[in-house]
Amino acid sequence: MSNVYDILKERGLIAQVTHEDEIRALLDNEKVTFYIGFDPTADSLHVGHFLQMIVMRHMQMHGHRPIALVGGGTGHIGDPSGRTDMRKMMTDDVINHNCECFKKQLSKIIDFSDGKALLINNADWLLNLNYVEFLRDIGACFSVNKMLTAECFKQRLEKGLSFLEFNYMLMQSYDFLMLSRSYNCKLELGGDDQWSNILGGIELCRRKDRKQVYGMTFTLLTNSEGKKMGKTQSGALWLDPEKTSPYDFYQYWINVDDADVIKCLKLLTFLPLEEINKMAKYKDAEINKAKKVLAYEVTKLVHGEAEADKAREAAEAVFGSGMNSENMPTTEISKDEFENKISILDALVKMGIISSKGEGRRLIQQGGITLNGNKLSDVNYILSDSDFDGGEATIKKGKKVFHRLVIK
RNA sequence: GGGGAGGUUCCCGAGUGGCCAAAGGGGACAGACUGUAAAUCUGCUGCAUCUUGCUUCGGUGGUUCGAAUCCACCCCUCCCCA
Repeated sequence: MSNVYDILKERGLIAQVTHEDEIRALLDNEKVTFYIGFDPTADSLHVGHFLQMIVMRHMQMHGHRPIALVGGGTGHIGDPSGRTDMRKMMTDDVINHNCECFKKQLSKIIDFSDGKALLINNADWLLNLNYVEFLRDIGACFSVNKMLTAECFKQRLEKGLSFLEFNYMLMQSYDFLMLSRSYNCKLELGGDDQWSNILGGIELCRRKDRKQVYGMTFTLLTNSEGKKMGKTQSGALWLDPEKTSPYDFYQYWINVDDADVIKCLKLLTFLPLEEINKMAKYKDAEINKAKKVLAYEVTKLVHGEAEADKAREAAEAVFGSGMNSENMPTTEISKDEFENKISILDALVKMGIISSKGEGRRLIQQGGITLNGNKLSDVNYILSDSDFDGGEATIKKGKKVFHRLVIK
């Protein structure tokens, strides 16, 4: 079997490494325990994290042992990297809840059975630290001068950086030291924005324990314009089906820019490179084929095969020929509501595809709402029996957002 | 601790008593064109019972017929000095 390092590199996942040759050799010669940290900033992981999870799986498939470190402790501080403002402080309850949610999602991609991977919370050691001891023991190893030159602090120095956040690097470095001591963890991975934090940990392990450990960062998921991917109108693209439905998730990937399809296939799927390279030759409208593959594969990884099939069927039914699909996002309205003369605006709000009635009015006025294939022009339209063929109606917002309305 | 500059809508940023739901730009959304792409052009962008009403310019009070705009106190940010 070939070296994981080469595979990761070939697929364009690797951004920076601390010691290229050593890491490559290490991964070749032994089962390496490595870790990636996830800070509990929300109650679901999103695509940015997904990329990290893909890497963990690649590594695991080659016999290495991942540690997923959830930041029950660091979450209390907040990582200033890549931020222009301070993160909101979170309460213990929220942090713990978020950690729980992460566990479930992580275990979909990574196999935690039989100790093949570990899930650890850094609250275990961070929350009971003694301030003075920590300063003497760990703080002494860091040079403020050096820290200030780190890229991740630079933009914050213009805007203001609190001492609290300044300490984040020490916390994360301490994590690595702890994992190195307790689990013989030799490698820390992370997004490219984590580079200086990772270097901090490596330096700390060397100074405290004279142990050589390594670091490696991965490409951030950005589009061809250099902007972060995974943003939708309703915020991030979440992995939790309650927060982003599998259908919307699928659609997101169908709608990526042409220029980004191949990159995403390499980064986010496990398809063999030969297959991806074939798709790279596609031209013009043919590129849509590659997008379908991308959307299906990624949805399958995150939501499972059954959901991916459903999402694909729904999309093809809707954008292919007919309008009907059982798997289209659906909202039910009760008979009572219907008989009370529900207006199109109320229905749109109920379906959650508009955020206010004002927006709905605008859309209708601009011809952005279609009911069963006919453009609506009447803002005050009341839904009637004739709109429901077999108890259901299809509503389209813009060109791409389809929704089914069913009377129950 | 002292001095200075600030906090405006999703973001940047104009507005310094009524003509302000608040210029301009970005982003987002929609229309045309397309391939469920990009680029381009157009529209639109606080909420609602939508020719009218209500809420919004860091917070709380006050002055005024009327406040984003004036006053007081408070909170926060940046810069300079200690």
